[in-house]
Amino acid sequence: MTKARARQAPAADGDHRTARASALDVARAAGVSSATVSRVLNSPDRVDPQTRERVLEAVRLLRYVPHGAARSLRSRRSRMIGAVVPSFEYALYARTTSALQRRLNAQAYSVVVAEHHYDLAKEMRVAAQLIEHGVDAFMFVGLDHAPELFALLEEHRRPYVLTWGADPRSAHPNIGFDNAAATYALARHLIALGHRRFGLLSAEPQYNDRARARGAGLRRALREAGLTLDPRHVRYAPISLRAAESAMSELLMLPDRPTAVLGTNDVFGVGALLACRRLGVRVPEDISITGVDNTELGETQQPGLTSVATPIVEIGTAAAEHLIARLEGRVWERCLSLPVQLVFRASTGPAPKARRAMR
Amino acid sequence: MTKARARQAPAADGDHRTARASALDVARAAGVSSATVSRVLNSPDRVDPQTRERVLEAVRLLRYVPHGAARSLRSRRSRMIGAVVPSFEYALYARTTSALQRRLNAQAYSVVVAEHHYDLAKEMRVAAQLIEHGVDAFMFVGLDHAPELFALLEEHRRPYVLTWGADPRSAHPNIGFDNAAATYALARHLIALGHRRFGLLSAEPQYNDRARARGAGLRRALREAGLTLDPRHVRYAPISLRAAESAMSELLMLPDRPTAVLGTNDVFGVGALLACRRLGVRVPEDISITGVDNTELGETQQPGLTSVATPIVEIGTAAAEHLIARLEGRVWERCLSLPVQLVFRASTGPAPKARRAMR
DNA sequence: CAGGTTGGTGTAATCGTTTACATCCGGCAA
DNA sequence: TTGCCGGATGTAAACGATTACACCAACCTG
Repeated sequence: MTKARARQAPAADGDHRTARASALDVARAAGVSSATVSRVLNSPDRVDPQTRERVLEAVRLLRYVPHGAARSLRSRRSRMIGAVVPSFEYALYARTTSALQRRLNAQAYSVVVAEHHYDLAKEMRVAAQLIEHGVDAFMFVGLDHAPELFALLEEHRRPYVLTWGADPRSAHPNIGFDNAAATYALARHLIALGHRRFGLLSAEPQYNDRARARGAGLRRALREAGLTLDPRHVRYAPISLRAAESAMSELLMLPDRPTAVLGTNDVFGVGALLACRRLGVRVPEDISITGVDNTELGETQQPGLTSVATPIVEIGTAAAEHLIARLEGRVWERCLSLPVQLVFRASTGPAPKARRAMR
Repeated sequence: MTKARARQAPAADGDHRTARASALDVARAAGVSSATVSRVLNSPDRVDPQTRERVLEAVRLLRYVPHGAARSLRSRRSRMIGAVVPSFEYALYARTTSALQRRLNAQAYSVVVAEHHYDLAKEMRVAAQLIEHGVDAFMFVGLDHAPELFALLEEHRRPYVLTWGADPRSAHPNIGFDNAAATYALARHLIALGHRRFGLLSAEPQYNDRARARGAGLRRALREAGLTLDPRHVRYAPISLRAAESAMSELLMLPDRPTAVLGTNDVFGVGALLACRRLGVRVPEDISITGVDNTELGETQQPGLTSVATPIVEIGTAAAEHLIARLEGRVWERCLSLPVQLVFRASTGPAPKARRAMR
């Protein structure tokens, strides 16, 4: 009498216990021990080719799928990576995550996602949840995070990489680009076009270092040119077309309104275009407008939005490679700064006064 | 002499073994057994309130985080859900996934994502990978999938829900909306405006039932009106502005070009607008154009793109609730059809001839 | 030919929970 | 008093892999 393993009947629908084949079943079928099965799967060159084939045949036959939890428990690796982003609503982070995912998938890693919606406490909570779910490493967006987050990661020895910003002096590994340099370059260009009064439409800077750096780039360019940014010409708003449009409308109502307005991303830039369109302000004749990120949204407007192409996809791929390297114990770079590229379109032009002078 | 557990030093960076507190450590600190610790965490009302408090205090003190893999191994539940989408590049699926994620996170579930880029074989592979990683249930996009996929899910007893389509007659649980009805309504509207020659810009229909259904809706409306869709007026292309624009350019070159063109989503609609803009075709005077999904991309064009608002976010939320209900053994609906809404903007108007007649 | 090395495989301990079952204890009814 | 019951807790056996270690045979080497 063979001792059949007694299993309970499935209870709830989600209770996916099943007579699924285990490594032991495969081992028996192939006439080897479970250790050999494991070796075939994890370090094939350590087992005899003949045996290997027998085992692989049994794997196919039984449609064996290793049990990830058991594997993680013993090997202390889950082959899951956590991607913590502000939000998937703003398409860019989704695209970076997509690139990350694609690169990791090729190495049999899976990606677990979480959003924090610009809430540092929430970020802590989701990171803790992901650690509990066992992710091996993390990708975060932005350079600024709660000290407690880093403490948590440290305590649990989870490698991580910060993205969408590049700072060689940061204590934390990071991959991205120089946000300040991007808007600095845009501002220089506008100054050269004769603009003197600037406006800034920005995401809430408190928990958003990208927005902060982009604002700082503008301010630096102005300072170097002996100009200043009038606080009344600065508006902070949520990242949405509606909010950007209404913030821009306020700027346009001012008696000495700016002749050039930088949005800290394309949503602000396009929102600004919409406000101008609605209020009959001509772009670029009356006012120049720029964004950052070079999205299709800005590209397809009339006039097309001048912007900065950011390495959205490259960041995700590089982050994946960084984490894989670390998880495999290979060497890795502490900071990677990718290039950006200014994309000039019709939303920018000479300042109104300069325009007159140029005629 | 206490028998201290000997631990090896960390090897690779990713080897996150650590003197992390275990349930046993918590148990000792609270003067109870590990079973009680588990009970406190999983069914708190089965333990004495005093004991419970002592345990929770110990949990806090030791910063105890349960080990997900061990938990999954024993309890046969991972509290992870797989979200398999065609692509995150097209922002809509990212937003549905975001909604799914948000709803699931509230119940301590995490979401593991995967893309298949409209490749059924790839979809099988990623689903298998997710099963191996232990997800409890799945969300897929679209109603059509490989039979082998369903067999795999069946074999491993994983609940799943199909989204972005609604069909009460489908053998598989689904949550979405009636794709055919959406374009049917658009077409009826255009027919009423006097249009007789229609064009269709569609995503590759082979592995994309949404695109197929949307095309079918148009054809049905035409059939009912005694009209036909000239095959030369149908163009299939990848989902990208460039591809859509060039496909539309081809249509515009035809001698008897259509007076109304439906895009199966807003990317095609906007691509069509771009082509018209470039070739000097006036919208809507010379040609009417529509999209589907009501994205900001279409909304902000000039003219604004007539479209159909689809329940992007509601689908994600409903899918999450469906899966939670099943995993908890509660009752659930086999099909949920959510409403869509036509959004008329300036990209549609009377057909050129009708227009003349109306003067 | 003794002794060492190497490559292939099996044995069994182990990872950190959950959970079936046993135990204990106080209260209550007969 | 006895017996039973039920609530709270402890004991220990899983869950299904990985992996340290032991073992064996075959092959080298001096």
